[in-house]
Parts: sequence; structure tokens; C-alpha cells
Amino acid sequence: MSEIKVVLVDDHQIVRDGIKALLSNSLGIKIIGEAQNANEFFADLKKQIPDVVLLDISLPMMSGIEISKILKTDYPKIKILMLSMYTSEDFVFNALKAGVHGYLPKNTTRDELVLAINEVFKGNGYFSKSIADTILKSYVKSAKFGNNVSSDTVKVLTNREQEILRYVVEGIKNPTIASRLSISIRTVETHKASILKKLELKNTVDLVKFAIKNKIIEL
Amino acid sequence: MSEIKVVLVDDHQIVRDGIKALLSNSLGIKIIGEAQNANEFFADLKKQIPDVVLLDISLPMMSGIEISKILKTDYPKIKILMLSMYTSEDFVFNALKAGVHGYLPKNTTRDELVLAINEVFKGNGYFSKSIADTILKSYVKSAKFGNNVSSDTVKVLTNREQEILRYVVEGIKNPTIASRLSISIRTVETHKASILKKLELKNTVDLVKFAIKNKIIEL
DNA sequence: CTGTAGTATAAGTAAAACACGTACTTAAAT
DNA sequence: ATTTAAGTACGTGTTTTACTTATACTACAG
Repeated sequence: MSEIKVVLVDDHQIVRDGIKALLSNSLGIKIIGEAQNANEFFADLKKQIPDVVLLDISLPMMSGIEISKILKTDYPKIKILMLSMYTSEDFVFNALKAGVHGYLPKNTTRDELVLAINEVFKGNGYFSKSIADTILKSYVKSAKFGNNVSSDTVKVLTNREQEILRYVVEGIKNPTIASRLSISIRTVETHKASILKKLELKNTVDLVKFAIKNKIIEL
Repeated sequence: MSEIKVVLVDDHQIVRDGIKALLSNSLGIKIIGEAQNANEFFADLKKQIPDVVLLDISLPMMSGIEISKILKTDYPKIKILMLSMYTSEDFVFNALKAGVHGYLPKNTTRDELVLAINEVFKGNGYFSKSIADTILKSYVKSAKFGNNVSSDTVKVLTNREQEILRYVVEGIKNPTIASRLSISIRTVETHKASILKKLELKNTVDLVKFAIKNKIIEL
């Protein structure tokens, strides 16, 4: 099997040198190029195509995220291994959304870096322990709290009000509601007004958001 | 430090015996009770409170998920370690939603079981490698595909239309939008109408739902 | 038995949203 | 070069909604 061709993209000379040193005597991995920013990198891509790009997330001009998005469409075969000082959920999520294949913190070890390069080259995902932990925590959090605001709040509404609310958030207009329930439009409006007041909301838009939060309607 | 008191809940004698055997000579862990189903378990709870409950996910009468939910409200201090033959996303997600502290497949090793019991006892989460992989994959998938229908669907809208849309779904009224953007109310209305037409929606309520689905606004 | 709180009902007026038609600009398409 | 389409922008007339105020009925506590 031939060597994995890697390109380094980082705006700090020291970081690039550090990575080169780390990978200097790794069999099967060859650094065929390096770039300080997106421009240099894309220029280089016209001459040679790497298998894997080690991409810093924070770069001047164009971020690693932006670069990833472009790579996904223009060079879908290139695997992206994101390197970042940050392991916060936001960064990781955006990187994943941009389609990176792996994500490592910069304080990674030589062995993990080599392993990660090999894994993403093979088409697998690779996420370091701390990144995986971040993802896990976020997943657990969203599973636990994400949805069940509970329907206690709705209970301050009278039955009639809840009924009206259901119609309103289905997008049914007041006149239609009125004829369906055989009451005056004015009455529907009054109920709606009390609902808004009780729930401390301003308008129908808020009402829809409230209804979704409280699982009165599905998206 | 005193021993961790554990209760086993599984409807199969063999499984319970297996676990007991696995944990028989583990220092610091003591099995203080076992149950075949929810009724037995809750009856036992009135006599003694364990630190950790090893809970099978599939039980007759009441599932492990249901039991977990009750435990979370009635005995919030008890840590729940779910045991399951299934590692599919759906099971894991529902278990997490029900508030379990850890999740292990039944083919786990003695060492991992002991580790997991200790971790959840300490208040940490514990998820076996395969479960963690399941979660990771799901997270990666949702990051990649789940959410950004927006970038595609919203793009049929012109910049101006997207701008108007953002205002509308924030609950800002047309006259306000008009003055903010220094255009006529009619113009705002026209844009809104084109948005509805392009997105094949009927009214503002639908627009809000669309915006939430496509992450234009947060709940 | 009577006052009060909660609910359901409704009308009048002001404000907002909607439907429809028109017009100017720009950028492809022919 | 001219047509076509898309984006942006307004005005008029009608419908719908928001806001305010008001009445009737019920249940329940004093």
C-alpha cells in the first residue's frame, strides 16, 4: 500500500513544524505540502491532491470550517482531519456539519494523530476522547432536556381556551374556528386574547412557538 | 468507604445469576436484592434503597424505560445502569431521555461492568464503547443531515425574502418591519406573499413551523 | 342568600394582514 | 437587440385580527 499523502494547513509555523516533527518517522504517512491559509492551500490543490488534509479550525481570512465546506463539494475524496485548540460543542458541531471526518485537539499525542490519519484515510470517522465526550454530553443533554418542557403550563388555560389554542396553532383562521365551534368570531378573539394574556405572550407567532415547545403540535 | 449497594432487575434467572457470578468477588460492590419485574422491584424498594440499580430494558409488564422514569421522580438518588441486548439508537435515546446514568450491552465484560457501576455511583455517566459509538454516529449524522435542510430549502428565497422571513418569524409585525427596512408596508406584504408561495405554505403559522424546522429560529 | 371569581359569550373601533393589480430594474435567453 | 423572467417596490380595497368593554351563567365561600 502506498503512503498516505497529507497536507498541513495552519497559520502558525511552529504548529506546522511540530506536526511535521511528530510525523517525521511515521511509516505510511507523507507530508506532501503545507499552507498558511486558504489561498495558499487552494493554490496548492491545483498542483497536487492529498489524501488527507490536517486543517486548523481558526485561520485568518477563511476558517477551517469554510474550507471544509468547499472541499466537500469540490474535492469530496479528500479526507478532512480538523485540528483545534477548542473542544467546545459549538466548534465540534459546526465542524461535523461542515463534513469533517475527524476532529482532534491540538494537544494530541503522536500515536493518536497517526491513528486518526489512518482512520480517516480508511473512510472512518475519528474523534479524540475529549471530543467524543463533548458529543456524548451534548447528546445526553438533548435527550434528557431537549423536549419535555411538560404540559403543566397549558393547564392554566380553560378547556375552551385549550381547544381554541389547538385550532389557532394549526393555522386555522378565527372565522373558520368560529363557524366550526358555532360561536361568534368575537368570542374566538376573546379566548385568544385571554390565552395570550395568561401565557404572557405577545402574538400568534409566539403562540406557535409555545405550542411546539409544549408538544401541543408536532413539527 | 462503604460498599455500593446494587439491586438487579431482570426477568431471566440465568442473567441474574450470571451477573451475580460476575460481581461475586468484586470488592466494594454488594448485591442487596434482585427482582424479576417492576412490581417485585418497587416492593423491595420500600424495604431497602440501593445506590445503583442494574436494569434490564425489556421486561414483562413494565419496561426498564418506564421504571427509570418513575425512579427519576420518586427516588432521584438511585443511579440507573441500563442493561440491554440492543444497542440501536432508538433504545439508547429513549433510555437517556428517561434519565439513565449508564447503558451497557449484555455481552459486557466483568471489568467494564464493575467500572460502570463505580462510575454511575460517583454520579458520572457511563456508556460502553458500542453505545458511545451509536451515539456518536447519530450525532454526526444529525449534525451532517438532520438540521440543515435550511441551507437548501431556504435558498429558493432571495436575500430580501430571507431577511423578511427572519423578521416575520420573530413575531415582528409588518409595519415595524417596513419602518426598520425603510420600505412600504405593501412591499413587506408582497415579499411575505412570495415567501409563502415559494415554500408552498398557507399562512404565518406555517411559516413559523417552517422556520423552526429549518433552524432559522430557535425555540 | 349573596358577593365574588371563573368561564363563555359578544359588539365596536382601530390596526394589521391580505388579495390584486401595477411598475421599475436587472440579468439571462433568444 | 429584444424578449422573458425574477426581484423589488407601492397603492387600493377588503378581510381579518387586536384591543377594549360588557353581559350572562355557574360554582362556591362567607
